[in-house]
Amino acid sequence: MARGKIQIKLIENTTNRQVTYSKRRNGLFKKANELTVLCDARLSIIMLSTTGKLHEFVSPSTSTKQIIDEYQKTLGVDLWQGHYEKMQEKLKQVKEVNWNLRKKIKQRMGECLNDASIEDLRGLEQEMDNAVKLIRDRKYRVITNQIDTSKKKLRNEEEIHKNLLHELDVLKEDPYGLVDNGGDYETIIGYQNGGPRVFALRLQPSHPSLHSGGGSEITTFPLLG
Amino acid sequence: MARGKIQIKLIENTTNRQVTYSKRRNGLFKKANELTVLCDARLSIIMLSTTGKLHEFVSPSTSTKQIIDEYQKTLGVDLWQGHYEKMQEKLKQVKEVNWNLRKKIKQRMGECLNDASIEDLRGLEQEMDNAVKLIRDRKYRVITNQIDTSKKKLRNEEEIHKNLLHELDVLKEDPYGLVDNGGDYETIIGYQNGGPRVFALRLQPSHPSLHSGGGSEITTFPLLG
DNA sequence: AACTATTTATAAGA
DNA sequence: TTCTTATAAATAGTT
Repeated sequence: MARGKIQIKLIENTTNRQVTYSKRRNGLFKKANELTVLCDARLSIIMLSTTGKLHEFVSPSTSTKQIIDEYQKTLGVDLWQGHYEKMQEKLKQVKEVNWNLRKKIKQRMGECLNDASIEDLRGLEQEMDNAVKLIRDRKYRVITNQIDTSKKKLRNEEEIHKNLLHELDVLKEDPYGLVDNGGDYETIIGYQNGGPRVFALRLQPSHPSLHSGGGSEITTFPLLG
Repeated sequence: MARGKIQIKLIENTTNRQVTYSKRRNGLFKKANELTVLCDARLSIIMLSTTGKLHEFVSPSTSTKQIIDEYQKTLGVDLWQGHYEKMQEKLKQVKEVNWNLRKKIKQRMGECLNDASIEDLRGLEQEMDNAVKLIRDRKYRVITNQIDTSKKKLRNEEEIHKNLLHELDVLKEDPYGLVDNGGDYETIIGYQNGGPRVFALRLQPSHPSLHSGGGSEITTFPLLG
């Protein structure tokens, strides 16, 4: 538009065309920038040349993605639909399966039975009966196990208790420990899970019968020799 | 750029700004179009004004989507990645819900009970019992309805049969139709919804009873008590 | 890339 | 919004 008017049609000369492309691209981007500043507008320009080059302008303070997002929102279109249709389809399917599963559960809770045929109802009843049996079985087994465990614990406690009573008797009859406990100690030690208590019981400093004790382990204690 | 130079900065006056926006937008689009033609380039311009309006230019022979697709391909970016990830997250969630629902159903069929506590089992049993009751109720109601319908049908057929027998008696006593049938015909036609079946029955006089074939519905009668 | 004659865009006013 | 028009800006062809 200087040194002669030109027709707006493809510039045949390649070099000329590329030069013009470059010049006008700069002009366009300059105008775009001015528009951005003057009018507080946001704009995105994407240019693709025939040579495969890409040039882009975006108003500062925004991004191409933001503008495209807003573009879609404003026009109510989804340019990516194609890319995501498959996924959306799958999501839809899974949701539907989900819905059916919920319905099944409801039916198994006695709801949503209006569209069930008599055959459906018969089958459902049968299944439910079987299932209740299985659940009762399971419950029974769980309870049985709990009782078993409980029983064992109880027996254990009883034994400990009995042994303690016995121990007490021995102490009452023989307050100075003159009588051999006949190995009962070991049982008690076993239940006590460790020796601290043994020390407590045995290491009475002025105990007269320290050496008469039947416990071989105890007599070999270097400390006590 | 005429009648005085302007500073490239926000135009404070709103009206003025909008006028300028409009004028320069046209100018920009005109330039864009010229560039498209002169240099065989493809370009997309998206403009968003502060007033929320959107204006767009695309070179003829292409579309905004195409340009954006090429933009992404050229730059090796995926502007939709975020969307994609969100969707995948959602799919995952729905699948998980799905899985939980399946587990619930299995438990209600007596399977997958290994990790159910005694409380779970008690609750489940209770729910199942209630549900079975509801299903039985429903079944009972459906059967009752069917029997009701069946009864009505049966009564209807019996009446038709009775009337036909009566008619046969009349014909036997008066083979030439000298006696008036007393309007019974109309009743028969009324029940039959038209004549064809009447003819069919008449043409097979040797069958003792057509109604004995419909046994299945009738055998359910005793259930009613 | 720089120059510049000329065309084009546009700011301000109507 | 549109038209007008003086003037600024862009740019085609040249160097």
